[in-house]
Amino acid sequence: MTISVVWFRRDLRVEDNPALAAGVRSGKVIALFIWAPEEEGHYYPGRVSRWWLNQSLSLLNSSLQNLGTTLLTKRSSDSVLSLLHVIKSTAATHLFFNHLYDPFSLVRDHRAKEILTENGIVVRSFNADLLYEPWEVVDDEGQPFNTFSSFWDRCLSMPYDPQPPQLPPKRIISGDLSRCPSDTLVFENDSERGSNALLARAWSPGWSNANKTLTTFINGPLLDYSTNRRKADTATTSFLSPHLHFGELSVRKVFHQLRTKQILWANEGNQAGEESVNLFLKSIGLREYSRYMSFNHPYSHERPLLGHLKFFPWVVDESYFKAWRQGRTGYPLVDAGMRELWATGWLHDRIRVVVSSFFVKVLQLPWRWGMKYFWDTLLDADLESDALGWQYISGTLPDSRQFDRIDNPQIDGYSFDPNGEYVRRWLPELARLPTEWIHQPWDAPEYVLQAAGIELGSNYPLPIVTINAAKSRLQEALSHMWQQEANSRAIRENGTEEGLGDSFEDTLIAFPQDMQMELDEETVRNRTTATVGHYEDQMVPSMTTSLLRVEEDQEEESSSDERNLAHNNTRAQVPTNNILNRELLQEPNGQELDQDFGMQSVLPQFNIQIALRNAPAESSSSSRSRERESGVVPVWSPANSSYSVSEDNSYLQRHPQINWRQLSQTG
DNA sequence: CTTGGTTTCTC
DNA sequence: AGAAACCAA
Repeated sequence: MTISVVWFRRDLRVEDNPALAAGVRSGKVIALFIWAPEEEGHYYPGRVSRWWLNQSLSLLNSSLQNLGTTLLTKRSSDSVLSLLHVIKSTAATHLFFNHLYDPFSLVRDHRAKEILTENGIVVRSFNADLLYEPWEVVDDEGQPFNTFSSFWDRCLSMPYDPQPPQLPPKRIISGDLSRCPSDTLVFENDSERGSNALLARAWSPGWSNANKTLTTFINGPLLDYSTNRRKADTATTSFLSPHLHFGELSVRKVFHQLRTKQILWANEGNQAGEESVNLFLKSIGLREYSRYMSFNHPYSHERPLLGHLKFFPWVVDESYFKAWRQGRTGYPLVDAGMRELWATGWLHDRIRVVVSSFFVKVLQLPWRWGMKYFWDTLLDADLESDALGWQYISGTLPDSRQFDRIDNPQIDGYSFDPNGEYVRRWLPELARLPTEWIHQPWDAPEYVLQAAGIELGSNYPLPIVTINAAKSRLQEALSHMWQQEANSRAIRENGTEEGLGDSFEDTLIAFPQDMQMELDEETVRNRTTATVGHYEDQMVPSMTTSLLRVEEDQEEESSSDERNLAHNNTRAQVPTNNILNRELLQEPNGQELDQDFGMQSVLPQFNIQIALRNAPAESSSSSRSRERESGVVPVWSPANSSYSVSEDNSYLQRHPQINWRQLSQTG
């Protein structure tokens, strides 16, 4: 009887899991999860994300146990080596897994496939994460789309529907685990435990809870999604994103259930409901598109898709950054959002746009810093989605927001939070300010402020940058950017100095010190228990006390958690990622893994070749479904021609000229 | 039907 | 910010 390893990653479910189904079909199954976060480079998962993963894994394990096997867990610094080890010690001959599309996984999974195949293992991989694989959705010339709406239009009009979701297996025959013990995985340290305990009050990870959440949403808030989705102060979103991130829920199942509901509403002539489904599907589509982008442009988490931004003179000011993180910018909507993020690991989509737009356009901080902070703090932190979002905000996609556009948090405040309830919930110091002034306290008459107990600059800050100042600074920055761009082009056209000194890597701005994960052991050891796992400056005021009071309080951070909870405050600390043990960055043979993996030039340079495209021409429509089943996987080849300026240009040439022209005119 | 002034939406 | 959709005469 064939023994196969089913490698679980971000597909933590038993239902509609093609890799698991394949394993069950072929015989005995070893269900495996490998924890190798160092492989993610700078993107070591944040505290709340690790908490979720931990919960989700134990629920997956109990599901697997009900079906007849158990989840084998391994701690590793090299997934591929661990796979080999597990395969050998369990006498497995097959490996099945589901595709991931983030840059780290693309490289790792390709390597896994190569090495294991060399070792005589049968490796097959599947689509479990998307409605359509990225290489299935192309334009009439076979090229990938460069705008979301063209991409999504095509998805919705594909000649074949997304695969219908599969039922979970009835029974799993377990492989022999006796010669391959599990490692105990540690996802939290002592200082994180207290804060993590709070998360369980608000969130229930796991695939069966994901299904419940979906049902609740479809039968409830979905109907009014089209009208309510823009309100920041009420919970009208699906709350599915963390479930989807970890693959606890199949998007195809979501898709089919939504479609079913939509048909039902259409038959009833319920137009609002129909429209709501379209809009919600669109947000599912954005998730699809983020994978699509990442697959087609694997550097999009660190490089602007439109290259001009590499000349943007970012304001490298850590005090701005700190004010933003702490929710002390002086703009109530921004600050409320940042406090909510800090406290709960969650943020309404609209507010994500507000705070990130403020970050890039008003503060003009490097967008990768903001993205990294989201990564560290969001419960649904997702590299592809976050990269797409930040590039959209930064104006570096063909269809993103204009560069020179500045959103005004005051105006957004009155449209997303017209009654100021959201602001009052997260900024208790402004709780007594009348709605008229709630989004512009700096304009309020002195007596109003006094009556509300507000002293601007003392218990609530004045705006750290005025919108007008930001506008003119942005104009200057943009003309500087165009100037530099022109200079650079001139140099390049003059020939000889080609490529000299202007490779993108040189212009990457390092993350601030307190975001770095590569702390040397000395630093880690010298940190007291109280500070390990904290951004030290991130002691955001408690919801129940004034700013001043909390600043005195910050030492007893964790002990005050329960008290805060009693006041309906799910505040928690934001994780850092400094727990990395330096040794884990070493390969077993002593060769040091590059610490800058993913950050600097070291990220493997590859060209994408789509296997499907290279496949023999016999792949006619009759074989199509089999191809999709068998999981045609992109072939990655290390290339000497990196993702370079020239490739950047070809990207520009291909996409519709709209934005590029506008941008050029700006300068 | 136009017309001009709103509101809404942008991934 | 600017286009598109909407709406009140």
